[in-house]
Amino acid sequence: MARKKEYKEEEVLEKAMYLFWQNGYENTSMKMLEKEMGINKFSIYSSFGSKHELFLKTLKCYNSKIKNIFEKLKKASNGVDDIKEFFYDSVKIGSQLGNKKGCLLTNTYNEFSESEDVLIKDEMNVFMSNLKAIFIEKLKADSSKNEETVLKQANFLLLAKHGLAAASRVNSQKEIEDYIEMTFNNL
Amino acid sequence: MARKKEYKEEEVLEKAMYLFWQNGYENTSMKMLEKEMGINKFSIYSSFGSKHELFLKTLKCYNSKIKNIFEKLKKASNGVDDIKEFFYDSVKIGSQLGNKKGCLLTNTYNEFSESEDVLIKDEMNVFMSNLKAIFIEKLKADSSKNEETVLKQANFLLLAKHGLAAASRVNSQKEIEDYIEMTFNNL
DNA sequence: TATATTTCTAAACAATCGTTTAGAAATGGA
DNA sequence: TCCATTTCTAAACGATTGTTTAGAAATATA
Repeated sequence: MARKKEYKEEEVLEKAMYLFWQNGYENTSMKMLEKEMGINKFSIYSSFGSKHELFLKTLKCYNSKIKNIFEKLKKASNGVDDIKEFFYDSVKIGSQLGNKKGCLLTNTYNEFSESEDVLIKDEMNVFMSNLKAIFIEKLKADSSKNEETVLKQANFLLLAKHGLAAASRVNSQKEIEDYIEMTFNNL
Repeated sequence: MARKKEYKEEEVLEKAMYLFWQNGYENTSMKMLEKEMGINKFSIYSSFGSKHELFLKTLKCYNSKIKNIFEKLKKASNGVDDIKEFFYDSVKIGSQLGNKKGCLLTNTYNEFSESEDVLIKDEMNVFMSNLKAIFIEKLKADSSKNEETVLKQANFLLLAKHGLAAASRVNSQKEIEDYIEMTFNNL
């Protein structure tokens, strides 16, 4: 009936994700996307609509990539130790997936912190509040902690996780390990 | 002899600093700078050379603004407690100087982490290694800590400071206070 | 007051941004 | 083999980027 697509949308979407992960949204141009994805602008637009829609789809792609470490954390049953394991997994996943640093979602959260982009910010807030809920659940496993302590520590861990993701873009693996170990020293 | 300048370079430089602080380097355009600084492009270029040079000068301007909290930290003599005070001062200075969030230098460090810009990166590395040296000196005040512990804790604090600056752009004051308190709980 | 010098306004510069479009190339059913 | 349909290439779109420039306005000195 008609000509065939010469690429798979899932594959080129993944390549776009890596590029956004490395450079952020604004510092990734359509020209760079053409080169990295291996298709031209027409194909990008016909497959993904716009740069903005493409970016949102790479965020969802990223979410599916990290889904398993979230599932692992949810299923585990060793309280705070599981959260610590999750911190290590979060750092590791960057080097597993294309040797990228930091977390695409956290990078995006930072880049868009002063923006008015509701679609992006919603995506970020859902991610953060989900993570906080999981932290709270894991912390409650220790019945010696009262409600206030749990909430305080959950806030602490959320900010620590955010900070770690930001800092891990420029710090060595040794520094990151030291940081995680000391973060969980007194929880 | 000739016409007079209708603005003071120090004053408009400060305004440029606030704009870069809020939006970052790439997301601040010459048009925005014209509006915020209250002078037009010709004047910006004749006074500061280029957008890039202007940015470097705003970084130096920022350095001079935060100099006093560094001096305070250096002069103090209560070891780790002084570092904690420094963390609080670092967060506070944002709301004192034009109600901006985070740290201009840390924001820049993050924005340029994947960049090849040597001038900017040098500026950042000097800042970070200075801060680390001060942390080490303060930690050594506690003679019970051995060399390895001091270095480990200094790395931890440097990363925590970096993370805090990044996270403080999106977190509430309460969350930030909780974070600082817990960070220093076991040092 | 006239002149030399500097700063101002405002337009234009080339390059790049994200996006669109015209037309050639490829495909599969009739 | 022909044709309808889709994907491809490649150029162009208007808007914006950082930067430069021509000329008017202002000033201090002679």
